[in-house]
Amino acid sequence: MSDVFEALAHPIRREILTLLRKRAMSAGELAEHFTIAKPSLSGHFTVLKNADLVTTERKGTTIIYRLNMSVMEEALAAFLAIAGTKRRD
Amino acid sequence: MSDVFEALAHPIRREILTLLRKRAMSAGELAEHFTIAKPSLSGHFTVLKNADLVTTERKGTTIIYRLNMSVMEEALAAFLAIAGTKRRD
DNA sequence: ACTTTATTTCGGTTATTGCCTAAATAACAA
DNA sequence: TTGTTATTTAGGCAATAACCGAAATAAAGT
Repeated sequence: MSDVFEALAHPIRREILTLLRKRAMSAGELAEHFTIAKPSLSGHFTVLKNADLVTTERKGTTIIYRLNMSVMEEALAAFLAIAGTKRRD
Repeated sequence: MSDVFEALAHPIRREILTLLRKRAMSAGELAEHFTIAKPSLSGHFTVLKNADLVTTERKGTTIIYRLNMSVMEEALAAFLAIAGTKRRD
């Protein structure tokens, strides 16, 4: 779980996740939204992948990133365990 | 918000917050729950304070830490903005 | 086989984190 | 004012994070 919060701690990585919430995107498409160098962005992808927050699928020369909602849900549960807030949905 | 997620990224700090969810505690009381040296723990307190996740109150020689629920709520909102999950409570 | 396109890995730099022991500070009591 | 308890600050070290440009890899088209 530390990996997940660690991944969420960087604004670029949160933005990546927000973009992926709308639709799956290739690394290149994601890169268009940022000014940072591609190798740096690739590093952020690795952090998100290691936290299992995203999954990848190779499609020819491109690699598609998608949000892993189940891990987001787990993180939410962990967060609520700390916050003590109940949810009913 | 990065500060908050950064603070949540360390298991000791999450444990501190979980302890404080039950009741406010002094630095010494909190220290009893961990094997780590007190100065190290004090560093964790500083991280939590900078993230505004806890507040402090001096009571004689002791310092009382309490959870700042409003910031926890804000973090939860930020998290849900990424996860896209709705809540109704 | 060669070229192009997409993405990652490599090598290096700088800043930050997390841990420690020892020393400093704060408040109170004798 | 000396001592005691509670907590933090200071100083130092090893490990990790974040960034970059250059080079390497992977798949596909010509």
